[in-house]
Amino acid sequence: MDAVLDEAAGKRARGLDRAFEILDFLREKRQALKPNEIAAQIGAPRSSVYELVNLLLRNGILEFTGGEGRVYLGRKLYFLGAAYENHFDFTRECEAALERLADETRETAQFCMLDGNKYTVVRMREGARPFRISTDVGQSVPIPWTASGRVLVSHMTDAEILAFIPPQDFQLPSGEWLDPATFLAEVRAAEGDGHFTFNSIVDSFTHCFAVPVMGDAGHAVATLCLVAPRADGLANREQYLACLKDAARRLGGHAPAQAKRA
Amino acid sequence: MDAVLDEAAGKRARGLDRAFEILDFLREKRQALKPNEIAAQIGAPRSSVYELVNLLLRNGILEFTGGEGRVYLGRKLYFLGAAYENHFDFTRECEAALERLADETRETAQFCMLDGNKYTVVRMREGARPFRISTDVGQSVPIPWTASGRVLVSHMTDAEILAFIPPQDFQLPSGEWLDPATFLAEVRAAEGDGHFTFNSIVDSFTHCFAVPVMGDAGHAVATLCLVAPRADGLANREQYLACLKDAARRLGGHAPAQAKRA
DNA sequence: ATCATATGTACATTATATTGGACATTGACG
DNA sequence: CGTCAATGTCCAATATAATGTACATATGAT
Repeated sequence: MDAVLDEAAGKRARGLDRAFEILDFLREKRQALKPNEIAAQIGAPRSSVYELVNLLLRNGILEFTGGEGRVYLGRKLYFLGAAYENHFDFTRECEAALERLADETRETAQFCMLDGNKYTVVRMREGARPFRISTDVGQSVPIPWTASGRVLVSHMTDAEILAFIPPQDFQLPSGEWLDPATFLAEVRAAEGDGHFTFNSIVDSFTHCFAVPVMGDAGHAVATLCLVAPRADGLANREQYLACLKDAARRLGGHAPAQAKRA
Repeated sequence: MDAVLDEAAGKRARGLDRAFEILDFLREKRQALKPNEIAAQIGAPRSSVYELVNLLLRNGILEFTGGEGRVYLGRKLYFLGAAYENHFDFTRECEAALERLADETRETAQFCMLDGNKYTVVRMREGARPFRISTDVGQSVPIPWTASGRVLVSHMTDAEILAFIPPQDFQLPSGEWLDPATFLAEVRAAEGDGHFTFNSIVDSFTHCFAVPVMGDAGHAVATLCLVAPRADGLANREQYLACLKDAARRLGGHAPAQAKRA
């Protein structure tokens, strides 16, 4: 995550940071790995990784699976995640919103959030004519690659945004570099309009729509998106935007559930 | 968790263990707390807790919520938990199994697992006549209090079981102490029968049924349960058990999804 | 047989993380 | 006003965690 190049070289890493680096890495890989492989691939000392993996195994944060001593994310993480989901109870309404969006538009609908300084699809509802969607649920994607990315950072200042997004994330999958100034202009447009749409820069045949879901703090905590074939998206642009904004308004209407007093 | 009384006194705690102790504590409380409150309630040094909380906040493992500097489990945990759920893809089939059980029996059906050395309800489907269920989804409960508890530890030896379950967990909610020998006998009965049923010892009006869901390793990784009014449960005992075993067989039939090779 | 690679374990060293305690701030309450 | 409790910050001391290195074993290629 924030460890692409860890600070300066030569420093010792803190156990906790290393541990979550391991967890994030396993999530990204989406498969069980041997401690040795983890160490090699994240560039951490083997002895440290073995130590941490054993600690995490003892805590149920990691589990042996896949044989050969391979480890993957553990049950405890599921329980903790379920507690989060239960507290900020967005899932049920979110599913309903996606369902309705998919019904009304027949397009693929997504609910997206930031994961640290990346963009990620939290939930997705396939449209009527499913095509190969470029990003799967749970994958971390550079913010500048997506329409939602513009919306999700629009509450920050330009300086904050540039400090927040890793510079290398402005390199698009095609290899081209997106000018940060262009990106910032699009962010400001999204802020003003309350939505952002563009022809996807990840693939060459879709048009993407993103609108903010407002949270307590008065800025976007998530987005609702549609991914449509280009012709289709352009033809129905106004209808699609209206559907999205309506759905987002309902989702964001009430505060994301304060802690229920015991 | 394993920190009810931390090893010997006078030792320093490892940051990682302390961190997960904080996470588990927040999950148990199911509400946002101030760092100061956390420190006081888990009996950890305030300076350590502040340090760790800040680290966890920076990683997205904790989040500010509820105002006044209170923190609760963070979005990152949701993402990690979702990755676990996705990998061991039990959710969809689990929901279906509970749905069918509830349809066939009209009773409350649960899917339960161990969380460390406690029992927890992972998913629940309310029955036709909902009554006050004593344990909510996600709450940690002593293993000896539940029918599922007998099933979930039945692959261990007697010695392993006694080492595994915290001694104080043999004290029932009524205050009475359950004789470990009695418990072990019930575990062995459960092992032989492939199920366990009893009048709940948590309340005085339900009868509980538990059957194992078998995993790769050849032992129970979870249970399917029914919670019925006592008269009802006794009257339909055989039918309920048949339903449960059928559902559990389908769930456990195939291995819990090896890692998909990349 | 010999070498190279992948994997896991053991241990001493030292950089540093955990901790206790001092300090500052706030609000409640008499 | 003074006092007490709750809360957050800062810092030095030292127990220890992260690391490098050596070692052990297995596997496969040459």
